[in-house]
Amino acid sequence: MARYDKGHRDATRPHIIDVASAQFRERGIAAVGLAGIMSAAGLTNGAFYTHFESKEDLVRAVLLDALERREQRHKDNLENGIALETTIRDYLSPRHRDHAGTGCPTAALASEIARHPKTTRDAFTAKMSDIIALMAAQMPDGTAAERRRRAMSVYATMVGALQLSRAVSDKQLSEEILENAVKAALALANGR
Amino acid sequence: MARYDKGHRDATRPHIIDVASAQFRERGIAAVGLAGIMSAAGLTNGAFYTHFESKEDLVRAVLLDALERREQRHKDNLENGIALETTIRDYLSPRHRDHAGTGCPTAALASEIARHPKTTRDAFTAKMSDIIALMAAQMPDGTAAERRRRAMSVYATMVGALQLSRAVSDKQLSEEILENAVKAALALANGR
DNA sequence: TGTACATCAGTGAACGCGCGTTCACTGATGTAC
DNA sequence: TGTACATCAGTGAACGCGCGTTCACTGATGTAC
Repeated sequence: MARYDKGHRDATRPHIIDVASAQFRERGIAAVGLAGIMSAAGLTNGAFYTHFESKEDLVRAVLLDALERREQRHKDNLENGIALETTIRDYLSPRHRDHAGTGCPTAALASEIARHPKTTRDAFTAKMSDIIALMAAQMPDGTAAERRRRAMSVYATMVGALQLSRAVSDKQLSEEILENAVKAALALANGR
Repeated sequence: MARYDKGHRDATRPHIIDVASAQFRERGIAAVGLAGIMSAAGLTNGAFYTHFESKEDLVRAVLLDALERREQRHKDNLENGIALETTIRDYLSPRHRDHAGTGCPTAALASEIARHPKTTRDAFTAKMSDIIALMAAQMPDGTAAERRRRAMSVYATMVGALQLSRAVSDKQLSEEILENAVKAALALANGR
């Protein structure tokens, strides 16, 4: 039993969240067990409940954390003047498709989130709204309402296309889906 | 033990598929157990293996069946001259959002399918390709290649938007997502 | 300064439960003589 | 036509296993006197 400097506890919780976050996105929330998460985090079963109330509590924490990181990335892109086109191309890339564990939590988990309790969907909804607002800010010209509308559609297209590209077993079809979605997302972003 | 007229067996397999199909789309494949499916089908545990080799075998059968029904619906729409706009509006409706059990299997299960074995993803891919081809046939003007491209993007947008509308806990935001996606899908279908 | 004690993040075994899968058995039907 | 037997879709108990959760316990550290 190695032992616990000051602030050790403060580091453990985010560590568990990181491990769980990757596993959930890779294999799905329902398919991942707490014992596997804890042993991958270098801990034992029982320690879980000194950091979280329940698995559902962990799910909420993971969603908030993962979406906040996504949000931060959008903020950085906006501040550094990175083009919307780059954001879209990165999202709809083979690299993103092949690394779900570090990728967009919405694309990986949206259909599962829909089946979770309201508190969990509330957490998801709040952060997703923030991301849509940031994407709206990246949209070229138009009124605020128009930009928001376009941001939503672009987001839906990206999420849907990434999922289809992952589900399909034909590599060529998968790439075709991504490439067409890039064009479609750009067209929607530009207002036609 | 009520007993088994001729052809009884032939009716049992599709019955199990129907029950499983609804449960999978409503609650997710991983979250649904075989015992629950069998008892909802009015049978006991053990009978499952006289009809299917394994749960994964059932998953394949369910996907093939559910996607074939979707495909048939697209065919009917095409033959009866039902407008693409109607197809899109039906797909992106509150009614479809609120009835996942009888709705599009792609929207309900795509992210889970991505984590299943190749044989399962092959079955999905084949049927999804057929559906895209049928949607391409419904696209207004343009070359075959252009119509195919647009069909893919429209499909991705519809799948993504339906999932987001289901995941979000804010009714108003959910409706906003659907309405904007209708506009976006129509714009993409019309080639701008 | 040295000893006694409280703290608390962690251990690890155990809880009841439902999972996918197996298998010996049942009993109504269809077939053979 | 009546009896003996094969067929086979189904029953239901049991298998080992991993799930989420609980809990008595550990032992290094910080604090009090």
